Amino acid sequence: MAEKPSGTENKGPRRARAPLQSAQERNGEPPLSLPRIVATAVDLLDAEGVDGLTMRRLADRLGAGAMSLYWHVENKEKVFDLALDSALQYPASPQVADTLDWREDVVRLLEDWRVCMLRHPWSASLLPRRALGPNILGRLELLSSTLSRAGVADADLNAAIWSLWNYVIGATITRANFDRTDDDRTAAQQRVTGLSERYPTIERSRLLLDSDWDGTFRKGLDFLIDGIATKRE
Amino acid sequence: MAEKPSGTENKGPRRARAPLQSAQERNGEPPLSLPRIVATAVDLLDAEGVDGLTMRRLADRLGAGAMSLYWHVENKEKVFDLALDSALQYPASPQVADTLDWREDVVRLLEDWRVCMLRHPWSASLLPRRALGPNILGRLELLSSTLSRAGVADADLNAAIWSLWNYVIGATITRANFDRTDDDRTAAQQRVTGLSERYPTIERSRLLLDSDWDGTFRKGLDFLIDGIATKRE
DNA sequence: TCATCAAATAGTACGGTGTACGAGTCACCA
DNA sequence: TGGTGACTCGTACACCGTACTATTTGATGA
Repeated sequence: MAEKPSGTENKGPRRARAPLQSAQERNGEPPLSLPRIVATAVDLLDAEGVDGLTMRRLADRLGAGAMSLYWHVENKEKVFDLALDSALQYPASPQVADTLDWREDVVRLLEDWRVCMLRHPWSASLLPRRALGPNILGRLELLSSTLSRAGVADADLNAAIWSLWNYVIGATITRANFDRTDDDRTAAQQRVTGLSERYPTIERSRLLLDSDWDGTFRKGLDFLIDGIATKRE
Repeated sequence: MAEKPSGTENKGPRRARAPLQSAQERNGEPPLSLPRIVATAVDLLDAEGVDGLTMRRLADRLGAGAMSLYWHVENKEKVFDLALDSALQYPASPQVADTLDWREDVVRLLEDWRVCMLRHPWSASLLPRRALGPNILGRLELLSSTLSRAGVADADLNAAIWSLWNYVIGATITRANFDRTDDDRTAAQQRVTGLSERYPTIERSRLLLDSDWDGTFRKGLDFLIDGIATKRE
């Protein structure tokens, strides 16, 4: 009985690759492999959203049969885990934060994180309910060490980390899911306006019309960092 | 052709109710109605989670055929919308916040919000991607007016509201979805420990072992409110 | 060269899903 | 009495994840 490579590092098919190096583009079908599956899953998720990822469609894109995926992957769940962590890879160097200004470091760290998740709008909602992969842990580690070096008291460190995490997650999920177009926003705000005088403050501040997501994100982040800054020792 | 009552207020079945007032408990089947559907959906979601809500199961619980639901409700999506807003009702008076201390008001407001969502752990993840119902808007309005009365500058008001929203949403989603049991947490932290020295800070701070969710939530909220407080005029 | 064998691929099938469609049932009114 | 419109529901369809089984394939040892 063949043994699944699940749990261990997948060593890939042992089939003889065409000696012509990497460019066997349209040479029949390139073989199924975990990296290829994950990359294709990310593409599919980007293109079709969370509901668009089905094992059959994924297999189709890979030119394979649906059940073949299960040789490389335990579950559909596992595909989500792997795609998520893959989408959250650092684009470049993992050692970004090392300026003199720790505030600026934290901001850059989290803005990059957010941008990265917004590039894959399905990722933010998935993140809190999936296992923490190495890339996600890496970002958390970087955040932790930056705060620690900045002098955040040990007693406050975890609270600071989690609060920043919570903020970024919440902001990004909200951003990625809320009504995207101007029309949607106007409609929402008009619903509030029309629905009577039950929401005067929301109406006055035009809360639902606010479209400066980036600026609002930055402002809120500043609030939070300001609060954390007062707790340094 | 019969016309669906969708979009308008559902006035309920016009069938003659049994004259004996409200107690027709086990009198055959009580009629399907929007409120009953929504209430049952909340129950089902509480009991079985997001994936547990199925039109067929929901109908079963109501003693009805699956397709009968569609007379009262457009979609399964609509069921989610209604269940969500229903779950976020205020338990008691909608006018809670009116103490002298605005910070305390905001904390009470958001802690109540969080507790309410945690009572229905499916609700937090759903909230950002569904339409804002009246109860949700009510909570937002209360938050807005409290902050406004506290003297938060108009230029900062929306950012303050959204940052608090983001924080609560993020914290609650994380709390509701992360590994629940002590064992899970220890396993996660041990994965970090064992996985090498790539995550020294996380390991040292025992970030993933932290189980004081309530305290951490409150601390982070204090950070944020501290930051907002400095922006008052 | 060929038999062997595990790695890898794929087809079929099963029980589940949301819901379109059309056929009922029943209270009411002309 | 016959219709009308509110409401219920059985059937059917396309799609889902995946268990099970059969098949192909390439490397290896004889």
